Amino acid sequence: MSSPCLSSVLTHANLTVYQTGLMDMPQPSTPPGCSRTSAASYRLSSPPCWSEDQVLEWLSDHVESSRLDASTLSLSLCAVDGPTLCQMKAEEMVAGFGPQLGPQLHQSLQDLRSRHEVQSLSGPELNETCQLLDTFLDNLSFPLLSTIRIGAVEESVSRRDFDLQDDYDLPSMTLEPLAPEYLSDGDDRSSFNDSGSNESDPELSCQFISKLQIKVEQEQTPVKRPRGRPPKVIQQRGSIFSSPKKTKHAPRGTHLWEFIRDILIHPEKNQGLMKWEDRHEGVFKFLKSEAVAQMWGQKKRNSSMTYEKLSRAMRYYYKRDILERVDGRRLVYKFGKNSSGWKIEEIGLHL
DNA sequence: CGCGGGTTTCCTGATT
DNA sequence: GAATCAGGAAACCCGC
Repeated sequence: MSSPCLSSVLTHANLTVYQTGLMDMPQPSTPPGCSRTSAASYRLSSPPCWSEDQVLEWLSDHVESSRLDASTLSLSLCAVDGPTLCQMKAEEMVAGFGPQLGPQLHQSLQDLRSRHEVQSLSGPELNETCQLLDTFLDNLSFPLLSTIRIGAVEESVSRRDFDLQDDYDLPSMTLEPLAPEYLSDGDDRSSFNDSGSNESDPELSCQFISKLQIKVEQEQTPVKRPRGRPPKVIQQRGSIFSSPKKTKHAPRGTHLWEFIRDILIHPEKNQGLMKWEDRHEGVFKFLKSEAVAQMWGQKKRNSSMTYEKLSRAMRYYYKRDILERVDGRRLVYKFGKNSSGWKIEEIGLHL
């Protein structure tokens, strides 16, 4: 991938943040001990591991989310690597990036650093789910959310699926914010908006990819049918079987129960989605079942995921003792003896 | 290429 | 009546 230059920072705000289906691009090598880079790769690495390019990506995201005029940024400040950036004090950032962006950047840096410290305790999967949560939570506060009509979202999701069959066009790869209907099965919505950063999911965003690269990947991808049993009703606008890009393969090591677990063990992020009923027994409850299903669908790049389907997959876990039945209680499940990584003593955190 | 694991999708019927 | 649960069946993708 080409390196993001300052012009990327300047123009990035005009591009759509959420783009799907581009996750397996070849990546440059990374410093020893750091995560593999990818689109918006800085999220996968701890800030002290960032290269100059990754610092630029990070800056780019914040410039965009702040809607600032990036032309006011100092070139020299943008051309630093992660270790240098981490040595900067809050005052230096304010001086360098201004009173608005400076504190925001400093806070973001601290958040990312502490997050990676937690992730080193909890494993790489959590990293992925955290970022999905971030994306999800950011979508909830998306400025256009209030303008979306429920019916329009469904139509736009459907349209996106079919757009993917055609030539990739960045604007057509926009991931629309979730419909308010998915948030209405619980109570408070305000608790969702606690995410200070406007980060997008690295799985779902690819901010510096050229159309050329996209075309190359498209040509290399064989024709695939959608996962699972085909829907009874054939899609109206052309057969999905003719789509070369309708792939829904699960990323390796990503299982539903792990996804659920990772939401649960991040209480500061999952507020309102799920909650522990009995933390020590591993009993938990879906508060916003459709929202969680939508998140799972986002992760699997399956816009038609519902709680009904997700719950079927959950029920299969009973046989494997990954989950245990909780009789008589709706939306309540319990981790079984073949699940792991959710116990307080396992993750080493007091949640 | 076949197989098994892990879903995804659809469905019917029961329960809340 | 709607939402959810339960679980069978079929289909699919992926890794081995």
